[in-house]
This record gives sequence, structure tokens and C-alpha cells, in this order.
Amino acid sequence: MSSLVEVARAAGVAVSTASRVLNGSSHPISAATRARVIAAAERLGYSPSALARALVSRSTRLMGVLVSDIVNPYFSVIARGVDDVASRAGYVTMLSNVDRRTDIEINRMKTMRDYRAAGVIFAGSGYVDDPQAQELAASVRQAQEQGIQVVSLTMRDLDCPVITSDAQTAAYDITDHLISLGHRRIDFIEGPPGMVASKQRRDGFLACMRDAGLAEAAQCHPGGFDYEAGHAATMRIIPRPPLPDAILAANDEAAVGALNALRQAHIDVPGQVSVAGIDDLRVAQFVGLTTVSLPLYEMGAMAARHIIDNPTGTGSATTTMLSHRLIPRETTARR
Amino acid sequence: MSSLVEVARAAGVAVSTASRVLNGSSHPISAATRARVIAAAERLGYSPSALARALVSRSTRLMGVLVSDIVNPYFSVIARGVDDVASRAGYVTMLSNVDRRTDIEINRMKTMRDYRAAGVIFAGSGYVDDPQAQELAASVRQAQEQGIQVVSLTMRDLDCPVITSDAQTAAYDITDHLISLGHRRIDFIEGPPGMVASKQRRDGFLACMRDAGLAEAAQCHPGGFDYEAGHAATMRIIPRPPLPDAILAANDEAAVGALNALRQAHIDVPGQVSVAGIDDLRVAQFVGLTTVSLPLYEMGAMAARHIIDNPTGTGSATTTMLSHRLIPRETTARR
DNA sequence: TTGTACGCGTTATCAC
DNA sequence: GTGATAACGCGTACAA
Repeated sequence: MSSLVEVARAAGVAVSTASRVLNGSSHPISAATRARVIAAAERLGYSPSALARALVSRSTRLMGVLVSDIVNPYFSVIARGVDDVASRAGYVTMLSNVDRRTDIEINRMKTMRDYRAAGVIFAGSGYVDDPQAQELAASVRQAQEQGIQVVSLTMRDLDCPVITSDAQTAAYDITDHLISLGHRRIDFIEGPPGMVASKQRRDGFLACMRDAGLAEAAQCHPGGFDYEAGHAATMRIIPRPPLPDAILAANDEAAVGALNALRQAHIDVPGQVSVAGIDDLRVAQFVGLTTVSLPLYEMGAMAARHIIDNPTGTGSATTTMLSHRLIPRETTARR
Repeated sequence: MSSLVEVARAAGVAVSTASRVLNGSSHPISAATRARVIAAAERLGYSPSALARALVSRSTRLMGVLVSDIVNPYFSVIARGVDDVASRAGYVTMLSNVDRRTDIEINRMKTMRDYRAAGVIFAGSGYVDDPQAQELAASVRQAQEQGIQVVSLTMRDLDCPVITSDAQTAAYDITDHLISLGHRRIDFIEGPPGMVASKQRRDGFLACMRDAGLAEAAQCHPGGFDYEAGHAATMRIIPRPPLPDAILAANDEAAVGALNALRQAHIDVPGQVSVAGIDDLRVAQFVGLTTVSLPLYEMGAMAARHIIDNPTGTGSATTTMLSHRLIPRETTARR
């Protein structure tokens, strides 16, 4: 718990001298005193106060990330991307779960602002007609005026740079893949109601079906992003024949739920029905799920790098689109 | 970016007065001035500097968590437990991935120490004969002397409170369950070599087999904690008949790998071979895996609570054992 | 090459 | 009730 003054005293030098050797200043220091200071610091177990340092330098190496739920692999992959580049740059990442609630999001973001985070990354999507969207936008603006970099990983009504992937086109592409396999009647299990992310994915699906002249054959079912939702939706599909040629779920976990529901009902996948998801999370590999790979890790990593590389809050609100990739596996087959 | 002095000036009061109203001090303040200060703070978009506050109060509301890999659901569940109680108490959690490397662990822990974290939680297990264990222990001791609470979620050579679950007994219990189902020849797929967590689980398995007079029927295979390891180990088991009655993997993900390897080889589970895991992660529900539920969320939550409730670094190094629970599902059956 | 002195934004102590 | 003022631990002009 010794401070710089104590180290300086122990080394018989002025605090400024101690400071200069201990924080790698370019200021010239004689080898002798440098050694003395380092020895003293070592002996006293000196640990520089990042707090005090931040106070005077007016900048921290704190990287904020706001996720809906870190247990959701979608977000843990993003968080991993963030932390990898953050820690490599000497930053420490602050993580908060906001449970898809804008009020919590506002609140946590203010807490990170109080700690003067270098930047805050919004990993989760927004909501359609969110009554608190304005309040959030105002908080974001305020944070930016304080010099905090804000980056969003989805398109939202925030005046900040966006680093994202095109979920709508991803949904379009996987639907197109299904169609190219000869499937005509395709059922779509939607994401949670009200989320922009849900809407994008459904829109991509519908657009592709329409473009293929299959608008009539497209059917949407309420669902969600989790296993149970995909399972339940499929349980509602099964008893109403005819079965669709294929089922596309709004994300992988729901797709796995659909897959299991079908197999439990002794419906062969992909023999009778093909199943596909979106995201390409780890579970998709486990079950051999056909899906679209979204660059989640890269999004997190790029967002962190953006924050580190743009110390001033002057970055214009550009949008960076990272590309996705179709991953055909064993849950889809030619009709 | 306005500070307390600016708020005070705008409100026409002294900084001390502004401070008193803005940080909920119990000091008496006239309603009139209180209102003026609040109005001024509002108008200027004042956000208190947690940095400056921490500097003078000598304590932060920063909660540190060190995990091996946040993408691993084992750790993300723990992290979620930590963050839930942390944020409810106004703390913000700092997360770091240490990739099972003690040197990184030491490094990240020092960074958190520099930020004067209220506490640091070690979520990952240690390694047998770790050459850097001493260095880590020394860093921990130093942090503790600075008033940082340290909690470990596994038994390691750190002089700090431990909040954990008995993985060895968990392994024992699931093995016992397998035996009670009539299985005799049981193969165990080990965790990553060198990890204490791997050893505990294997020891629990072997102890149970021995106690059941089945030491001869117990067979251990090198493996790992991930899908690929479980899959590969099982691929090595299959071509060497006779098949075991059951396969127990060191954790759920490896068990799912084993399960898939068996099914791909057209071996019926649980008809021909039963399969079980340890942890009870979400994927275990997906595939209906019999397993043991470890109180991961609770461990994280309790650790965070401990840190919040024990502001002084005086807590003795007690050990708290949280109980596990057998979860029989569909991958095991009576022989 | 080294030292002095000030300021970063707060809280706490003391006086009024 | 309110107001100066001294810390907290550090970086950095500026002076020596």
C-alpha cells in the first residue's frame, strides 16, 4: 500500500524522479538513480494507483461492455473478442449484464461513465418503439461529450460508430440456401418480440421468400432466442400438417430446440424436414446444424480496437459491416 | 465533463456544500440550497468522478473476476452470478480471461490491483506442480495487504477464503449412480492434464469404483474439457471392444462429444452404452445428458457477496462447500 | 539530470 | 447550515 512518495523517500529522490522512472517517461534519468528507485519500489511492493494516475492524466484504460446476458454464447463470444484486444493493450474490461432492459442499460452505462471508461460497447440490439430510447440516446451523447467513446454492435438509434454484421442479409442468405436445396414451404421461428434483431432476421427471411416467388409458402411463428422457444414453436408446428420442407430459426439455440422437437416426434432431420439456424455458435457444431456464421468475435475485437485507437471523442459515426458466411452441415439436405 | 467545483459555482455555493447534497451525506442542508445544487448539477450534466471519490475514500466499487475463458459456459455462469450481486450493490465487475495461464493470471490480477478493486475472484482451478504457484501466491498476499479481498472458487494454494463445490464428491456420486444402474465396466474421460480440477474429478471416479470393488473395471482415458476431446477419446474407445457399460466424462461438453461419437458409430445410447457428465451446463439439457449439477451461479454470487460484505481485509481463510445434485436424464439407463 | 510546486475531483475536518 | 482547506496519489510544467 506504499505510494510514490514513500518509494521516493526510500530511494532518496524526489517524487517526480520516482514518477519518471516508474511510469516509463522519456525524461532522461541516470542509470544509478533509476536502479535505486526500482529497487525501492520492488522492496516496498509498490503498486501504482491507476486511480490517481487516471485522475491527473484524464484517461483510464477501462473498457466497458454492455451485454444482454453473458451466459448467452452470442454475447460471451463478443466479450471474448473485446477482452482479448483490451487486455493486450493493457486495458481491463468492465462487463455488465443488462437483461434486455433499456433502463438497466442506461444505469450501467452511467456507472461506467462515472469510472471514466475509455469507451463503452453496446453489444445488444435495441427494441422497436422503445419508450426509453431517447433517454438512452441522451445519456450516450452526454458520455461522448465527456470524451467517452461509444460503439454499438447493432444498428440502433445512437449517434455513434457501428461495427456490425448484416443479420438481415445473413437471414436472406440462409433462406436462399434452403430454397436452392429445393425447399419450398419454409417455416420461420421468430426471435423475441420487439427486438430489432428479431425483426431484421425475419425481414431477411421474408425478403428472400418474396424474391423467390415463395411469399405464400413462408410462414412465421412466434418464438424466441432460446432452446425452449424453438422447441415450443416446433411442437406447435408438428400437429398441423403438412409439415414444412424446412424450418429456419432466428438463431442457433432455437434451431436446436426445433431439431430436438422434431426428432422426439420421430420426424427425420434432414430426411423429412431440414433445419437451419443463424449465428454459428458452438452448439451448432455439436449438433451439426446448418447455419450462417456471424463475425461476433471480430465485432467485439474491432470495437475494442476502435476505442483504443481513437483516444479523442471525435470519431464520426461510421458504420462497418463485417461479412458472414454460410456453414452447411448435416441438418439440411436436398429435397 | 463538469466537476463539482463548477456545479458549486453555478449554484452559488461552496464545493463542500455541493458535495454534501450530491453524495447523499447525512449532513443537514437547507431545502433551498439543496434544490439549487441539484438543479445546477442537472443543468450541467454533472457526473461524479468515481476515480476521485475512490482516491479519497480509499475504496472502489470494482469487482474483479478472473476466468479461464468466458466463452466456456462453466465460467460464464459463474461470471453471471458475480455480476448479478455486484451490480445490485452498485459495483461494476471487471472481467479477465486468463486462458489457464498462471502468468496471465498474475498479470491481470495486478492490473486489477492497480485499479484498487474491492476484491478479486479466482474462478479457475490451479495446476499440479505449477512452477508459478508461489509467485501467484505472493501477488495475492500483496494484494490482500493492500486491502483487496481475494476469494477462490476452487481449492488452490492461496491463503484466501474458498467458496466452492466438491467436484470430487460430485464425480463420486455420479459414478455411484452409474454403478447403481448396474454398470460395471465404466470408462472415464479425463479433463485436461495437469489441472487440479481434472485430478479431483478422476479421483472421485476412481474412489467410487474402488469402494464398489470395481477397481479393475475402471478405465481412464486422456481427454479434456471440450467437445473435441470427448469425441476423440471416444473414437479411441470404440474400436477396442468390448465396449464399456458406461462412459463418464470429466465435464458435460466432453460428454456430449462422447455421446455424438457413439451415435455416429451407431451405438445406441443409453441402450448399449450409458453416458454421463459433470457440471449441468445448458447443453446438458439440450441433449438430455445425465449429469451432476454444480452450484456455479451460487459460487459466483456468494463470492461477490463476501467481497461486498467484508470491506476490511480481515476475513480468515474459511472454506465454504456448496452442495451439488444428481440430475438423471436420458443418456443413462439400467443395464 | 534532478527537484519544486501545482492540479486532477472528491471527501472530511474544522471553523464560522 | 455553510464555507475554507487539507488531504488522496500521481503526472508534469518549470526551475535549478
